[in-house]
Formats: sequence, C-alpha cells, structure tokens
Amino acid sequence: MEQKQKSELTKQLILDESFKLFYQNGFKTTSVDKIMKATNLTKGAFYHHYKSKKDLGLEIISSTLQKRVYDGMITPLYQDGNVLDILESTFSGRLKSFSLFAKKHGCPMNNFINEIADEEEAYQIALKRIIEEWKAALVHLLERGKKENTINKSYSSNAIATYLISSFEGVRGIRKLYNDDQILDEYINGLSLYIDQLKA
Amino acid sequence: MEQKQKSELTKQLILDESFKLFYQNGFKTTSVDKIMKATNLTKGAFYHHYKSKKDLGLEIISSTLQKRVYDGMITPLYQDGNVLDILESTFSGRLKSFSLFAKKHGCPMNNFINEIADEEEAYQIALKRIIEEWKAALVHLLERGKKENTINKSYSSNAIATYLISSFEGVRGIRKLYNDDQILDEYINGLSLYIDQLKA
DNA sequence: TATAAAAAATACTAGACGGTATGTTTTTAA
DNA sequence: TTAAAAACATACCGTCTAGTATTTTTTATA
Repeated sequence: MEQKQKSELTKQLILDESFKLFYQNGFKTTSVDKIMKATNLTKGAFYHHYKSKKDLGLEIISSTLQKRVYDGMITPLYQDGNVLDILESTFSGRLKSFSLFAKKHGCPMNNFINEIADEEEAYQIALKRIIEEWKAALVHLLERGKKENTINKSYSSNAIATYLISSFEGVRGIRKLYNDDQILDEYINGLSLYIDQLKA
Repeated sequence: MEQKQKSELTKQLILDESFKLFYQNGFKTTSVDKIMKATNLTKGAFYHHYKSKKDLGLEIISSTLQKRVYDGMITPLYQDGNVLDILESTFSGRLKSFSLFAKKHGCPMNNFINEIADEEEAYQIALKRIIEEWKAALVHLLERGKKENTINKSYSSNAIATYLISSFEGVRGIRKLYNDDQILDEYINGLSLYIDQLKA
C-alpha cells in the first residue's frame, strides 16, 4: 500500500501547486512546466498521473473548487437558525473572511467560469454542477424560510438564489479593480438591504 | 489627409478584429499573429501602429469597451421618466437584447476584469474608470429618484449601485455555463423584485 | 518628377508551449 | 531472489509566442 500512498501524495502535491498557480495567473497561462517546477518534480511525473493539462483542470474543478464552495458557501446554509440570519452571515461573513490574496485574485471558480467555460463543454459541465448545488442549497434554505414564515412566500426561491449568487460572484470580480475594501462594504450594505426585504 | 485616413482605418480594423478575438477566446490566448491574420495584414503593420500587445489591450479597454458600456448601460440612465422604470428597462432590456454569441461569451469587460485586472495595474486603472462612471451614472439616477420621492431615501445609493452592477456582471459570467436562458429569466425575476423594493 | 516620410511586407529571433519517447529507479508480488 | 510494474527523470519534438530588423510600397509635398 505504500506505493499507492506515495502516488496519492504526489497527485495531491500537483493539485495543490497547480491550484495556486491557476488562481494567481489563470488556467491558460499556467504551463505544465511551471506547475512541475513548483512541485520540484518533472514533467514525466505529471504525465504519469494526468493524461493532459485538461484532465488536471477537470480534477481541479471537481475536487478543489467543489470543496471550496461546499465548505465556504453551501454547508453553512444547512445549519439551524433563522433563515435570514444564515443568509446574511454566510454571504457577508465569507466576504469578510477573505485574505488579501483572495480579494486581489477574486473567486477561483468564477475565474475558471469566465476564462474557460465558453470554450470547452467538459469544463462547462463540471463548473455548472457546483453552481447548481449551491443554488439547490439556497433554494432549500429559502423554502424552509417560507415554511417558517420568515421569507415572503410570493417570491421565487430560484430567482432569489440566482440573484444572490450572481451578485456575489460579480463583486468578487469587480473587487479586483480596487486596492481597498470600500466596494465590498458597499456590496455588503446592498446585500443586507436585499436580504432584509425578503421578509414575510 | 488621405494617408491619415487610411492609417485610422487600419487601426480601426485592428481594433475591431482584435476585439472579436479577445471576446471569443480571451486576451492572453489571442496572439498578435491571429489578430493580423484576421485583418489580412501583417505583423509589420501591427507594430507600426501599436508598440505592444499591451498597448492594444489598453486601447481596446478605453475605446471599444468603454463605448459599449456607455451605449448599453450608461446613456440610457440619463433619459427622462420614472427612475424605477428606467432601472428595470435598462438592465433587463439589455440582457434580453443580447445575441446568442454575447450570451455564450459573457460580458467582454467582465472577461477582461477577471482575466487580467489582477496582473497589470495599467489594465486595472483603465477598467476601473469604466466601472466608476457606470456607478456614478447609477448613483445620479438614484439620487434623482430620492428627490422625486420614488426611491427610499434611507437606502445608500452607492450600495444599490454596487449591488446592481455586481449582480449584472455576475450573471453574465454564470450564463456561460448554460445553454438556455433560464438563468437569465430567473435573474430578471430577482432583479425586478429588488428594484421593486427600492420604492419610497 | 524628385524626395522624404509613412505604411506595410518579409524574414527572422529566442524562448515557451503541450506532449512524447525513452530512459532509470523504486516498489510490489511470486 | 527475481521479474514485472509503477513512479518518476531526461531529453526531445514540432508548433506557437511577442517582438525586432530590414526592405519594399505607397503617399504627400516641394
């Protein structure tokens, strides 16, 4: 079993280093050479574990990116408590928790979406899966709010979920243009106003 | 004057063709060779008119992109009429007017922002200028609404403007993941709900 | 029509790119 | 202990990249 363990470790190293580089410099302009330089391994190792750069990209999406969104934006939605509070704390709390690096480089998933989703259907499908699960979690939470009479029943949960996700991903891109957090503060302000108006 | 005219024409041709290619395939992966192949001119012509690819990128932002946002999203905000109606018609109207191509490839400005705004300060500044002017136009409209008592005076115009822009740019990215307009319909639904709640 | 300047064409670098072919070393199983 | 297989290393290929140097063509002006 020792061999399989080492193999897994190497794959994880490639995954970790490539994610960092994709996040910093984009997917297309990060070469396999650069990735393997960061791992201190060689190209031979890369092509032993992945059949292509595209193959690696798909695994980054379905493992690293998926996990990030789950941990940061989906799992928190399933906690107990007031629906409006959960919405507010999940969205604005996550924004406030970002490092300078994360603010500068935006949302890694959104970066992938904007860079390659319109070029390869395989990427599109893998990324869509994450968004759909995020949306489903939001809809589930909003439906609970309607049952508990904290969310206005006349509003479409799908519409609210889509609007929330869109604005969140949007501002993570726009923040790249600035060197301070004013735009994030304004966003949180606008978000808070929006959530407040979802009340029953 | 004929020489200057021809020169201007060539520059415009390079601008037009490169914009199309940047829009379709991204800035980084569109080479000068590809651009000049599309113009049926040679690389010599390119480097006669532009000192670098970066130089062209900056001109694309400050001319082509700027004009697009002005025509589509800023100028309409200065028309007469009910502020809420103008907001709704400008945002949802623009979304509905997009071609299949524009839906597939998202917002060219947002693509630039996500691809290169975190890598070169010169790009960042040029792109920020557009967003700031868009925001200023929205704030101006919202302030008018407050004066006319159609917009709730207790809401921050800056926050609303930021939230509107964020959600719009966000959904234009997310739409890339889908092959139909359902996500846009949901967005428009969510937007309409949001605008409705800005009332005084 | 001669001349100078602008516009564009041609030919070329040096390095980076994804991917492959073929080694060598390490681990596993008999 | 040995042979096969897995894990990597090394060297390389053809293609593409931004940019440069040089030459030819076109245009404006005197």
